[in-house]
Amino acid sequence: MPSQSARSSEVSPAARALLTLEILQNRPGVTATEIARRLGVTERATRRHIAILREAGIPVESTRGPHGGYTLGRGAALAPVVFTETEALSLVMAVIDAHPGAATAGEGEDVGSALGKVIRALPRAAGHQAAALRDHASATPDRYPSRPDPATTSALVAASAARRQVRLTYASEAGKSWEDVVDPWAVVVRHSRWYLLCHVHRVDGVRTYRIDRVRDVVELEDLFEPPADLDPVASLEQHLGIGWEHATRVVFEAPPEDVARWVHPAMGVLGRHTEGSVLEGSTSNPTMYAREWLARIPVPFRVEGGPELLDAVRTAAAQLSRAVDGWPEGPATAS
Amino acid sequence: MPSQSARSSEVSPAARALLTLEILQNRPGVTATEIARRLGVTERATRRHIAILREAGIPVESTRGPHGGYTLGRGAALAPVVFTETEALSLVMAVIDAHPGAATAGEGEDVGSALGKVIRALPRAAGHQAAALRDHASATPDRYPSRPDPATTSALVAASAARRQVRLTYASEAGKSWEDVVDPWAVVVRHSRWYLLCHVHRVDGVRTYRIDRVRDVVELEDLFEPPADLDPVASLEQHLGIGWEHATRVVFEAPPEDVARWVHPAMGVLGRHTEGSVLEGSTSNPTMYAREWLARIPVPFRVEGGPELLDAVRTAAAQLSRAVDGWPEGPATAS
DNA sequence: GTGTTGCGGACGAAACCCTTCCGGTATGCC
DNA sequence: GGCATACCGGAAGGGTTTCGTCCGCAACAC
Repeated sequence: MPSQSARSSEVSPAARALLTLEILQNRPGVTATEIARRLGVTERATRRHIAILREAGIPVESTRGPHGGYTLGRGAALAPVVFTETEALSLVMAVIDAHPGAATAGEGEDVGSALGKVIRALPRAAGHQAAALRDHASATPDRYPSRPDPATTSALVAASAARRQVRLTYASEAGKSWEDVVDPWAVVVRHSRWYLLCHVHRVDGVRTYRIDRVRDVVELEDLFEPPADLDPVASLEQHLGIGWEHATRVVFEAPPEDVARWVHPAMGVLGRHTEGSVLEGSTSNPTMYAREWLARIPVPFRVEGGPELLDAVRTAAAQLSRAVDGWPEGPATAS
Repeated sequence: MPSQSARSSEVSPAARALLTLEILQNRPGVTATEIARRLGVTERATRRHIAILREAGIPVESTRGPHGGYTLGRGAALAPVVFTETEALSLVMAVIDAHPGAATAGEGEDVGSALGKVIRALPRAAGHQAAALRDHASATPDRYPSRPDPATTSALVAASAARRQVRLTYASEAGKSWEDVVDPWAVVVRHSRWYLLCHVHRVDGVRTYRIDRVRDVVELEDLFEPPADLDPVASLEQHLGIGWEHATRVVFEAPPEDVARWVHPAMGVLGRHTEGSVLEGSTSNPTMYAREWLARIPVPFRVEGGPELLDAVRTAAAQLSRAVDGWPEGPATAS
């Protein structure tokens, strides 16, 4: 009973061969180990699944050695492109989630018309459900002003995958714009914002550029080599909180493990400390830093700096104190 | 392909589901008995194979009665569906936005497999771009624990569109659950949360239920009439903050126009007051209400109740005071 | 109503599938 | 040439899946 198979554990063994096929369709060149990991079985078992597929007449090609893997041969159009009902509904829901305007604005915009096309291609029953979902699920007005241009995003992703340097034009919040030659390490999406994690040649340092502020992208001939142990997500989190005007330093009376879940990644880097943990970062908006991020944290802490953050916390504390001092009864009668 | 009547030739059982699929593709409308004969198994076993196919996400449709049989889901006519390149990219981006897991977790889940199917149906060039986008856009771990069940959502949308009352089982945050008969006025999605705006018969009032907490939906015979001038979005905002355990009341020293932008809609209803404005609502989690919502607001205010919220604000104020004044000092009761 | 066809529960026994070992081959990089 | 990657296949053992059989039920068409 090795509870190793924490993944999609609840599928009947016989369905695994089907799922293997689907993975093969989605990611040509995948290795047996990878398939096994996704399905939560052994690599050996996966090879048996491949054998089963071949036995059933499906042309699975394999190449050995490094960069090898499995591929489907010729037009193995087995599982037709058809959505399950839940797939269709999930898709529509996800799109509405991310792009509330898509439902109502409908045609005229890319996402809306794409959604329409998908729904139209759906089988009768599912199509009706999906259409009802789109038409009857009201959405609050769109609050993301930052949806990047698909073409720009795509260009950056392509360059990143090809490890080609790019020259990009960037427009800052303040309105001024400039050009930079960068190594596009990765595109990362985080809380509905799209970032380019890159090495900027001009300053010889890592920066996170918001893709919606990128005005133009030119792919260059020169290649680059990304750091070997790059973890895009972690790296983004790490660089989001640095490079701003006001440094910050906060000491918590609890180990990092307990504090981490309360700390917004853009607050800075959380490390161990004799008293518990220490958070060092920077911000351009101490008030927001104090009220929106620090105040949330139910772990006792001490603000060590900088001066601007101390002021902001002091102000917030005073305001909250006054908010309850005005109440005629004292704490004694509480609860 | 080997579509010869393969008798009960020795194929491994797991491959039988594949062969069933193949037969289904070649002969739409085939009966279970016929499939069973071709594969040399029982008709019962064939029905089990069909179940396996469905489990693996392949939409097998069935019609009962004479001339009945099994068919692969229609809608395979995705051929005429041609996405513009920007449409395709926008769609992929929107899905990743809403559902970061879709890219990596992929196959096991509905959104992921649906996305894969869309990409597969794309023309070569666009398909590559879209796949690159999916595979190379890292996403931060998913922070929404609240993605509702598509089937539940769909059922509610359907009932809402048909103006049929529903009986639903709701599980509160605390863990207890109950049943309610409601008029489902509308499904509204707001900041990636899905809500059901409805009239609850038991309390004869309007409530907003989080759909991810709805455990079960039964559509009833009875019809209902929604209010003529229903504005689902506005109505949701208005009702988000009412109906919870702990009442809250806060007075601000500024007119509602200035306060509104800082007030999270779920905090309650903001009204005019002699001193400025008053916010009345309720919450099930005073600590969160105080730290996450109240503390953000840079307008001076006074908390008038209830006791639980007062306690929570007091605790937060004390913690912030200690954070800048040092540990040893007691709660800043009177300065 | 009657017949056809799909749907699904129960149950016991046989068969199959998965895991864990093993060694082998092929390929590409240093 | 050594080393790492990756596919390939055999064998053994234990668990559990799958199969067949039998049953009643639900749609649908004539």
